[in-house]
Amino acid sequence: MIKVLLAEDQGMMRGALALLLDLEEDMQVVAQVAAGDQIVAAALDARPDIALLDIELPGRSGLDAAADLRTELPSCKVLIVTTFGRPGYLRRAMEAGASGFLVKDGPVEDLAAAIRRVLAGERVIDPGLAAAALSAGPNPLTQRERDVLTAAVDGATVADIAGRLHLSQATVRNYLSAAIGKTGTRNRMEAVRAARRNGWL
Amino acid sequence: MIKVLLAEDQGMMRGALALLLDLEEDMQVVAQVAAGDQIVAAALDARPDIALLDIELPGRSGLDAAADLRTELPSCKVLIVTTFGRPGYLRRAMEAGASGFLVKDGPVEDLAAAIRRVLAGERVIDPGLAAAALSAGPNPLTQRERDVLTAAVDGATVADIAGRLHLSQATVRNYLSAAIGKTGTRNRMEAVRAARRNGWL
DNA sequence: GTCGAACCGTGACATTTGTCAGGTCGGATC
DNA sequence: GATCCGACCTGACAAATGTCACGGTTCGAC
Repeated sequence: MIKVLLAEDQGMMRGALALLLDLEEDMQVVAQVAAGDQIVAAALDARPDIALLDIELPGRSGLDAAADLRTELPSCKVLIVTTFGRPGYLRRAMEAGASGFLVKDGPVEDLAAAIRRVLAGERVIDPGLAAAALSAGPNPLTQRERDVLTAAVDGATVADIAGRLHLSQATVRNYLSAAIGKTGTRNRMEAVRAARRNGWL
Repeated sequence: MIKVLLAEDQGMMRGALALLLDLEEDMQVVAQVAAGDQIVAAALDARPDIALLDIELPGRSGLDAAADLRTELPSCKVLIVTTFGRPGYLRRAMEAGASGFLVKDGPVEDLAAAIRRVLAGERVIDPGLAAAALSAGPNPLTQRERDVLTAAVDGATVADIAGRLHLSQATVRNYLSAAIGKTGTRNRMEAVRAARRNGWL
C-alpha cells in the first residue's frame, strides 16, 4: 500500500485529489496539509512513501519544504504538483531533490501514474517543460536583486522598498535597473512579470 | 438524475471534480469544457440542469457566459465556482443571473450540497463574502477607467496604452489618475491590484 | 431644456523612475 | 597578490508618471 501525503492549499482541490487517490486500490492518503510549514511535521508523524507538494503555499514554499523533507525523512519521495510550469521552479525542484514535477493542466490519470513511476525509481518530468528550463538558463538575478524585485510586486515605491530593506533609495534604483536590464524589460513591472514567469522569485 | 456541465480550465481540477460528481448516485457530468467560449454551445448540445462555471477562463469570462446561458438556455441554473472570492465578482455573478457562488477554498462536500440546494431553488452564497460585497459597494470605475487599468496590468507604458486604445497620452494619464484617486492608491500598480482584489476588472 | 456624468482632449507642473558613471568594501578564486 | 564579483553607496541627468485646471462633446434623466 502506497502511503501519500498531500500538501495543497485549495480545499476543494485537496479534497478532490484525496478522494480520487483513495479510490486507487494500492494507495492511501495518510496526511493532508494546507500550509507549507506543516509538511515536515505531518510527514514525520504519518511516514508517507511519497509527498505531493504544491509550490505556492502559505507559510513555507513547497520547494523549501521539499529540501527539508529530503534531510528529515529521506525515505519519502517528493512529487511537485503545481499550477505553474515555470522553468525556474523545475530547476529549483530538481535541486531540492524532487523526483518528479507535474503541472495541474494535464488529465487526472497522470497523477496516479506519476506516483507509481516515481515509486518505481523513475523521474517524472514534462518533456516540454524540461526543454524550456534548459533553454531559459539559470536564474541570472542575484539575491539582492530578487529581494528588491519581490518587494516591488505590490506597487511599492522606491522609498517603500528602501525602508523595508534598509537600503538607500539610490541603491534600490540601481538594483531595479540591473533587474530590468537582465530581464530585458522596460520597467520594474515588466521585470517583475518576466521574473515571475520564469520562476525566478 | 441531475445533469451537470463543468467549465474549468485546469485539467486536473476538472477531471477530479467530474469524477467526484459522477460518484454521486443522482448526478452525472454530461459535458466538460476548458474554455469560456465553448460553454453555450456545449450546453445547448448536452442540455444540463446546472452549469458549474469557473470565472477566469480562456476565451470568455465565466460571468459573461453565465449571462449568455440565462438567455439561451433559461432552464439551466448557474453555479459559479471560483478560486477568488472577490466582492465585485459576486455582484456581477448575481447580475448575470447566477443562482450560487462558491469559492474553491471550502471542502469538496460543499459542492454536491450546493448543487442540490440550487436545484431546490435556493440561492447559495457564502455569508462572509456577501457581507464583504455589500460593504465594498459597487464598482466606482467607469468603463474607460477599467479599460485603461486592464491595459496597464502587464507594465505597459502610457504610450503603449494610448496606442492600444487609440487615445491621447494625456487622456490615458487622466484616466489613470482618476482610477488611482478612486481606489485610494498611490500609483497605477497599486490601483491595478486594488481593482483586481475587488473584482472590478 | 437643463443638468449631470461619461468621454476625450490640452498644457503646465512636481515628483518618481530609470540610467549612467563613478567609488568602497569583503569574500572567492586563481 | 591580483582579479573578479556582489553588496552597498553617491550624484547627476533624462524620461516617465501623476496631478491639476481647464476646455469641449454627447447622451440620458428629470
